[in-house]
Amino acid sequence: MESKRKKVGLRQPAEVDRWGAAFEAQCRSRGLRVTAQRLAVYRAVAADLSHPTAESVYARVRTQLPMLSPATVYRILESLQREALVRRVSTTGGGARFDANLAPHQHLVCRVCGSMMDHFAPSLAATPLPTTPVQGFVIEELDIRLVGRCDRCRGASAPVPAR
Amino acid sequence: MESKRKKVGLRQPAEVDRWGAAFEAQCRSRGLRVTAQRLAVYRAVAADLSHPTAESVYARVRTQLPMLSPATVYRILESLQREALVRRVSTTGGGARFDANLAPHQHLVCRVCGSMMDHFAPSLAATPLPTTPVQGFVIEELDIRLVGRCDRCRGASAPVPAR
DNA sequence: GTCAGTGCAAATAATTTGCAGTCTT
DNA sequence: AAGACTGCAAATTATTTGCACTGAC
Repeated sequence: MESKRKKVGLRQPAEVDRWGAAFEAQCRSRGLRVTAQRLAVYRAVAADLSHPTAESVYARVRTQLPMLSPATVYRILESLQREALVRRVSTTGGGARFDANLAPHQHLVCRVCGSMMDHFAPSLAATPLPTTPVQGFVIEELDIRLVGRCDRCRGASAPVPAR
Repeated sequence: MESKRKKVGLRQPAEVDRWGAAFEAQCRSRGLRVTAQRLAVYRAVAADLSHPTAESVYARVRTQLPMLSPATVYRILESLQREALVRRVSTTGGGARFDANLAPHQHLVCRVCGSMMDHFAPSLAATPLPTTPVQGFVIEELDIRLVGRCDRCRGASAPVPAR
């Protein structure tokens, strides 16, 4: 029974629909045009809990829009990022990864296989942002990665790839 | 008087010397060969407080070792990283960046110009790592970025580049 | 002497850009 | 109709790899 496999790492379709609708509304209210490509790219990011790279977003959207070009995906991702409709998550090397979840949260990152998953640590989420405007720096947001090893990479000897 | 300019973002030479010596000792004790290239690359990372990219390490080392090839820099950085003698720091896109400071600390990241600087927040540094082995995940280290705007980018309208 | 480490050039990835045509508003 | 958005192809940027040679131990 492999039927459930594909479901791992996917957000509930109903929720993706809701997010997609909100996305459309946001675009219109900001004067951004809602094209099939934009919506599909946004939904692809929103649907994928694994924090996809531009590459994998492209692969996924392509199944619905075969004409789509990589350049368009990059352009859309950049514009969505600029509008704060998706967020670019931090990584150590490897391609950029994206996240449609705008709520403050952290990421569990496996240093062996590079997989990322969302994590909500009350203690960390509640961390006081506006500590002290240190060194002339205005802190606006906290980006926290919890680096370690996932279930399957527990015994891996080589912590090489990082990500 | 521009003489002090170059000093900005550089670690004290004396300290770099100390770090370099420790590095050499570490290499030998682990059976890694100490070549001029390796030492120079390590020292370049250690000297640069701005968390240089492979590219800028290359540029810097090249002034001393003109024969050096980019491939070698990448190979050395990868091996140092594998040996945990330098750390690859997380970024959102753009090239990989490195840090020779292995002590737990955070990074202040300017979302406009991309500059990074070290930061030590007692409260964050003391964050309890081994919270709960969530979701089969073993957390080994905390990677925290404090994203905002640096002194000079305070008034910048376009938070585009990220990094 | 041995083999990790290096230079060089070519191969891959990852991302961006110019330009002409298309589709949302 | 206006111009934001897209496709395509070419250009950049970032990083890796194959191979023969050299230098650290």
